Amino acid sequence: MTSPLIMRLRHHGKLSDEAADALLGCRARNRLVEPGQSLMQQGQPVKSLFWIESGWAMRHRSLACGRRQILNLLLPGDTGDLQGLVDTRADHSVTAMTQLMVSEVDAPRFLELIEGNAEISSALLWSVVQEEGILREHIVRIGRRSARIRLAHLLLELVRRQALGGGPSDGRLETNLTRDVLADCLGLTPVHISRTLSELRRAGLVRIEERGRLRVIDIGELARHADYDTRYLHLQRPAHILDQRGRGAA
Amino acid sequence: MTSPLIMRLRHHGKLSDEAADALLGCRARNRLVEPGQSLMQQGQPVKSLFWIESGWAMRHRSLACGRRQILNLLLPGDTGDLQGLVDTRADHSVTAMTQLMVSEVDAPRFLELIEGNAEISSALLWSVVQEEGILREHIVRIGRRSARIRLAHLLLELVRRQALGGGPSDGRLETNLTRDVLADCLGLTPVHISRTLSELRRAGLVRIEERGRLRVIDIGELARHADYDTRYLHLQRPAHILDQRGRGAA
DNA sequence: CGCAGACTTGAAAATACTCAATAAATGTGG
DNA sequence: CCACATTTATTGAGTATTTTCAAGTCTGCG
Repeated sequence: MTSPLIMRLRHHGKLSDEAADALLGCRARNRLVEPGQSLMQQGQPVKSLFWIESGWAMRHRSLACGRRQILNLLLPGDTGDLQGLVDTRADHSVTAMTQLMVSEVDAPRFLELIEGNAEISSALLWSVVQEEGILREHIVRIGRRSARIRLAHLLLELVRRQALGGGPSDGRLETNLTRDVLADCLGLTPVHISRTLSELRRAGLVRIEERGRLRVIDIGELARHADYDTRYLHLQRPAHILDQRGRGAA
Repeated sequence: MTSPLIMRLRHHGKLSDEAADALLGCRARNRLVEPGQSLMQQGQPVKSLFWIESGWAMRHRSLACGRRQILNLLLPGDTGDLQGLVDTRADHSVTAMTQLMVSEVDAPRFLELIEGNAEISSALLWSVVQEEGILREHIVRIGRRSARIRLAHLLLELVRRQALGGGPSDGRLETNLTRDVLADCLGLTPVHISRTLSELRRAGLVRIEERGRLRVIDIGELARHADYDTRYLHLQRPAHILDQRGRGAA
């Protein structure tokens, strides 16, 4: 079974087996993390880099006034924080939302790999570039969209990302997203999320299944409703660009 | 005189003269761009990569409903869009706010460098990682801060980034930021920006100088007012991490 | 001088927030 | 398996922030 990190990196382009092995070779150990536990904490030095093998986590930032903003949800294949490797203290926290299996990485070895192996550093570069795309999408969502479309948009993104990491692609979300989490993602209050979600439910776009799991009933329908660009996150490097560089498709 | 791109990359760590030369060697030509002109357009194929030598630009996204969200302002040393190199169509536009001097890059050659030279791809990786930090900050700003603090925060960031690129560091902003631009950055309306800016002016935190240029009167004072972490964007790779890897400081 | 673009200000309306009370779901120990 | 405690979700009413619309002002520039 392939690690979701390798799946992710290969989604952007070619990655040789040797490079993949070298990356996986940095794994110091696998660790099980319980929901609510933090993998890194804002203001603390970053001790280790990790990536997620299974489960969901969140990257979030707490403000002096007590409020919290979730910057991004982390799904299998997402890496903890590269910035932590070059900065002294974390500017945000990462906390497990479900039980998590993470691979912890030997940082010096990892840095050496990055600086010495162009195949690996460029693969990571493209991966970070995609992550940037996710953040940009989030900015647009929060900055210029109504509560209703924000929520629809986020759900669509999560459904898609879950599928990219090998999860179900039928509209189910495998995690119980509380109103508080959704609110802190979208810059709204839990109360307003509750109301907005009810609207989407009454409109027949979304359903709540056992154990509070959300399900998008018809992805295409919701996408139309939410002005959602279905090309988003379809970031395979297209063949004509690979050709330009004289290499075959991945 | 060093190119601001090289300055930027060296801010994160060591970059040999050979690597810098190789990067600069990709320059196909320098181009002067007039304010309002676009360097890339949402939905169009991305023809070329560029980076900014001088002037300000904005990265923005237009929505079906006619609204616009500015994702980030681009200052000297910022690169156009790496994602454009791997994706078929731009998911956002880049437009000049002032007169701009940009270096256009020979894309295939640049890609070859990235994939073949670990020093360059890792330098770009760290640079993109920092850019991600800017986007995260922006998400927090838009998601969880009041109009007043949003605005103060953005101004502080711009003052700082301007200084990092070699511009003045005394609180002056060398560009005329219209209310519309600020509004589309911060997810507010121009009208509300106008009111909020008046508040900051009445509080003696900000001033408007000749030709509509903004000036932060006392950076420390505004930072305190705005819950602004002054460690933000101080992303030199700290010595102890460099040591860990057995290399000297940059 | 007069025009065009950007800015300011006021009043009414919309969106989202707060507070508070109730209901539902989840987990725990007996 | 049930009763209880705890957490999470829903709903209502009043409030705050921001938006919208519209009219008026300022400024640079030909």
